Amino acid sequence: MNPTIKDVAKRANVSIATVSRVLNNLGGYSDKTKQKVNEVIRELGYQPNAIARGLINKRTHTIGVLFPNVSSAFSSDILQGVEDYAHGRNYSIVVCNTDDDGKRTLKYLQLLREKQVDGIIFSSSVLKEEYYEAIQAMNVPVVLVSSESNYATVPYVKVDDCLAACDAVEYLIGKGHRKIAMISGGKEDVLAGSPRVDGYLRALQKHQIPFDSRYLVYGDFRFESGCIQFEALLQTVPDVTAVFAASDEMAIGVLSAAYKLGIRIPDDISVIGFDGVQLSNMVVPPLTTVSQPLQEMGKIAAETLIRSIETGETAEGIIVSHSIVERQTVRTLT
Amino acid sequence: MNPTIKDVAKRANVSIATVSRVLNNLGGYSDKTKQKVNEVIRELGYQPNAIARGLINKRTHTIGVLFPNVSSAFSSDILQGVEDYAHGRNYSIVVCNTDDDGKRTLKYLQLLREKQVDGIIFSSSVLKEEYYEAIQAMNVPVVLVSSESNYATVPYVKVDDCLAACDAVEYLIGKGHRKIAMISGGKEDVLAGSPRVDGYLRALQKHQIPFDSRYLVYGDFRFESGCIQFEALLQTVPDVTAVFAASDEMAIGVLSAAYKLGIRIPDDISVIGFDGVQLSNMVVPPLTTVSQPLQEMGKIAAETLIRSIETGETAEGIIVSHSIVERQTVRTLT
DNA sequence: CTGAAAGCGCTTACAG
DNA sequence: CTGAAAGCGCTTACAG
Repeated sequence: MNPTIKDVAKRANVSIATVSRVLNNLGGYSDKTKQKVNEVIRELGYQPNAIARGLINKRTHTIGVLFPNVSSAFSSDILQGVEDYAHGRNYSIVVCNTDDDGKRTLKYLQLLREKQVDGIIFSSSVLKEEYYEAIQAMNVPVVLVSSESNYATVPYVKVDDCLAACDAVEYLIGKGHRKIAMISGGKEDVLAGSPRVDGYLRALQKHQIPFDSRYLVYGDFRFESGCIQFEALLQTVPDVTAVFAASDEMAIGVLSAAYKLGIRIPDDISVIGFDGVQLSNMVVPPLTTVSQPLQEMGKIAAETLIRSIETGETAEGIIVSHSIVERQTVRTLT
Repeated sequence: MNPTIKDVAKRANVSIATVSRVLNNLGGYSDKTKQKVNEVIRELGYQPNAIARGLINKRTHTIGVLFPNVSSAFSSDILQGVEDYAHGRNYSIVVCNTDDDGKRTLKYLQLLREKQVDGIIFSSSVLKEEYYEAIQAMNVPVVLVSSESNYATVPYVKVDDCLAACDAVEYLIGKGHRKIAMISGGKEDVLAGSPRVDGYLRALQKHQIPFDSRYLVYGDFRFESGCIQFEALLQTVPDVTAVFAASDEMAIGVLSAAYKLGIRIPDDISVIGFDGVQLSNMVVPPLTTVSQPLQEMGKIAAETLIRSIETGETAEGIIVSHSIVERQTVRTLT
């Protein structure tokens, strides 16, 4: 077995209390003792047991992070930001893939509670009441990323989806487009669905472009739905000149479908995405998009959460700023 | 504070030993006692403390997973496979992003040791001797994914890189190509670098195509290097008709660079990638590639590791099979 | 400067 | 069928 603090104490001829003190730099021992103890620690290759420590301190230095889909480009980017910051602060991350499923989420929350995580980051999903209650029962802070909730006390890190969508559409309008379609995410999605539709509507209104419901279709943020909805759009409103997709993945679906159909982007139709995942820069043609600083958001979430854990203060919601990344899928209409 | 086993015991008028028994379904109590205890557990919303449990059982039901780059499409896919299987078996995953950096990796290994993880999955990186020693010292099983090592005892899950590369190149040859370039990964990379180059060489040799070193260039598996190396290739060997990239990301870089240069894929030049990440199906044109079953590999790794943890047996290495996914970036030369 | 002892929340022989 | 007690590997008053 691995050596314990007892082994170190015995070998160094001191008490375990003393070993613990030098381990934690608490002071209250002679230099000689310290030397001796450290020497033995090295000899034995001793490492403190964080589990035992956690039992006493009631701190595990572990954070649970829940994603609807860890392997999506979107989640990956956030995860990287979270992980990197947390690691710098000596916290570990346990990842949970909820599949956006209620039962699964609840099971994870229970698991995280049993494992005594110090806090929770909840990403890209609606914080249902039952989740909220479960987290309340755990008695640990939570922060939402790319999400928001009605429970006033839950801090979040997100962009202003309505404004960002409005900017995207105004960008298109600025380039001379009027026949602008939108491929939204889920119709019922109050997070990234309806707010972005509102932004679309607001932009049209601002520029006196009448809204025609045939130009608004619904996907589910994923690639395939982008392909499908774009084709549908082409049937119903063939005169469309630009498409605003509520996610990069769907925008990439549009690119893919267009390629298959022999439609040239941006020559025939312009496309703007939403998210700014790393991928958006790799596709052909490079995608113009409204970028969220995903990695940064992950970092801020981790930062906020850890502060909350360590000070006990509850944090505020934070709106981070989006930006339009101009690449090559939007053409100026003349 | 959250209720403990003591609170339950007191309220149910039994000893904590009894509560523990019903908690763990150990038998040795009357039905009436069981009812009562379960009732109190529900009333109090009691959840056992996995930390306390772990201290005794010396099992944390936690697995550490190390990736050089969590947010890459490649790692994401593996992670998803690992997470999903592990969750089904009631294990949690703590993710570590090593940046392929020695110090960082070692620090993580130490952290995982302190946190008493039950096992380790080490992905897509060379298991350096110092890592191996650190893991040995932890006294837990490890399995490598998309990696391999000289230490005979370390199980792995991977494809046969040499064979897969050979198949890719033979596929190109079968389509009539002779002027086949390869963009390899790192020159020094013994995992996914040299074995794939060997496969390339073997395929040429099998078909009596003389090897010309100008057709072999080196990237680093990432997107940008694909762009750069493709442009370089065009300078030195403009007569090239097909490119084999040792990763999908680099292949996508080729697509991107080709688009910029006005070169049509596959009309002017054919491209085949390696990995089969989800992304390869989203790009334009859809990428033909040698696919590794990444998610499946993650699953197998988790399965192997957990078996090893629970039985104490050391596992064997496993070669999984690759397959060529034909899409639209390779054209038949006539 | 140092150690004995209590305790964190559990599990597990042991005894009855 | 049930409970008292020891113990997992630590930390932290408390006493000296």
